[in-house]
Amino acid sequence: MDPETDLLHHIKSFEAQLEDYLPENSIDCVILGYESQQLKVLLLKWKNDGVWTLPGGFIKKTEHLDDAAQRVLQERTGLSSVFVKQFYTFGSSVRNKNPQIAKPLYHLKKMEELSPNFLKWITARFITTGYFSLVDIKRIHPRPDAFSEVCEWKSLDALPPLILDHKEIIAKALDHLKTQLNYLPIGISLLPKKFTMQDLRKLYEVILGKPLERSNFQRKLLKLGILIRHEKQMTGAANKAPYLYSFSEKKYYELIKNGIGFYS
Amino acid sequence: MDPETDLLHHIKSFEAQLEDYLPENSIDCVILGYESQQLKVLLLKWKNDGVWTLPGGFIKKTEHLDDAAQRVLQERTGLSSVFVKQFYTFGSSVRNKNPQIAKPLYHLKKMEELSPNFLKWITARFITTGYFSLVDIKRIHPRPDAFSEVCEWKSLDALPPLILDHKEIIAKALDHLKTQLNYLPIGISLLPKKFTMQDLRKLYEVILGKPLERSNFQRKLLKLGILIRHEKQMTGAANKAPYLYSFSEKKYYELIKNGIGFYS
DNA sequence: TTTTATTGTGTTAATTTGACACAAAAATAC
DNA sequence: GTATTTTTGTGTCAAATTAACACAATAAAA
Repeated sequence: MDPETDLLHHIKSFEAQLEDYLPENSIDCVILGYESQQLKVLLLKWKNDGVWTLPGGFIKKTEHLDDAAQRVLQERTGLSSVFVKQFYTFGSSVRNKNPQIAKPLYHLKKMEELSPNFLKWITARFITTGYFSLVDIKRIHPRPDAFSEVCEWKSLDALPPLILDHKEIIAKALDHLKTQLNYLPIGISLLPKKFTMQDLRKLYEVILGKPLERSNFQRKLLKLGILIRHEKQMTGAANKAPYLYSFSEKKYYELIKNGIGFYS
Repeated sequence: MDPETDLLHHIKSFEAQLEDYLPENSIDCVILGYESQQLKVLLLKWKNDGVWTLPGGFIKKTEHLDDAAQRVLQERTGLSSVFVKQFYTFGSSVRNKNPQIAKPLYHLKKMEELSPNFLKWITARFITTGYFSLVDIKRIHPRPDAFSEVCEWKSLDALPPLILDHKEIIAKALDHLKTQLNYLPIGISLLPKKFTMQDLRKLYEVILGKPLERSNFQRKLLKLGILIRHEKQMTGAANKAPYLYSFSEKKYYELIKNGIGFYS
């Protein structure tokens, strides 16, 4: 089946189920990962359009908003059992009027005669609720769904053009990340199971956007009592090998419940 | 006009405009005030039912969610130009199935034959976005709207039975208040223009739910450089009279932008 | 005039933070 | 092998902050 026919087939199939969904409400997921000392966000590229979007979707009439977020995440990227949290609801009445939608709209217009209900449904004014996820890039294998041709990590420093207000949604998610730093499972979600103290420090430096004093950082974190020290990591580099650490999950989650009282 | 006819008239009038509103989306406002060393929330009591609710309302199709919140606040309580901020969106698919709605539903049923569209519209599954407001009770004169017979401050320690999940919404708002303490204009919004250091300390004690050392609190706050000292307040009590203070608005808002770095 | 309660400021020890020092260790260069 | 390079883990110590208590000043009542 050629790609366009395939996409159309999926759209028709969704159109047939429109009745099962809440109109004018959607979910968008900002999935953050960390790699090569950079924060990255998982984006999808629409088939035929080349326009990037956050993984998003719609809410079934019988479904909790939070469950919709989990499902959308699963359906559109293959991710499941990751940290997900609602962070903001975007309610501008002109979200769908953003000039950046022009291109995909033009494309969708080709389907007007074939899927008029779908077109009408999807171009309405939507209220979208942003969900926020932190994942270990290495532990995860995202894959695009039927509507998308690519599902890819993009550095936050160099985002491609995004549909609608998705750039704003990402900005708000990052804001949330910074202000909620002490209450979010940053380390345990974004890093691999075992990591060095430098890994952890660099992560905080990237999020906070400022350098942290190495020796003081190390002491402070060890004192929190949430780290388990493992064997040394022989990197092959010409220097003293650092210890590997992992988090004591129980203690970690207990700590962030009341706020890690960390850097601000 | 007798009250029931009057209410019905308002319902019919709203029914005629249903087309102008987004279906299945609403706003609820948690308006917090502080009086007699207690946090209070502004509630409405529905006509004929005696059931209490948060001031809430619906979103016009051409209206920003935030503007809807401001409008709802204004229409239903008379409040305007107060601090308002979105805090959470409640998306359970069974919000409208809560047993506590039984009573008002029973009452609304009496209107089924008169306003069937309205009944159907209002008993659907709604996604509601919570907005959060802090006001000085003394500076404000709330009044009930056409749908309500009472608009009253209720102590958080002794809430009356509330419709739907409004109790949960209030709980989440209080959560927000505590975790966002350092970024919210607590003092300047909740206290009168002039206040004593004890007033301010008691306010923080109530929010944090723990006592704060008097002399250290005083020093810490003076050091922030956001307080202006005024004349003494002669209370008539048999003790040394405290100074009155007010906030330097500009400095206050500058400070909370980056977090007041205060008690946690 | 004495008493009572509360305020504004003082004091001091304990704790935390920030900045820098330095030996230990892993691999490389010789 | 030995010296060199680089990064780690821990040490130190001054500065700043926090926590707990002390105490004189003061407004009104007894």
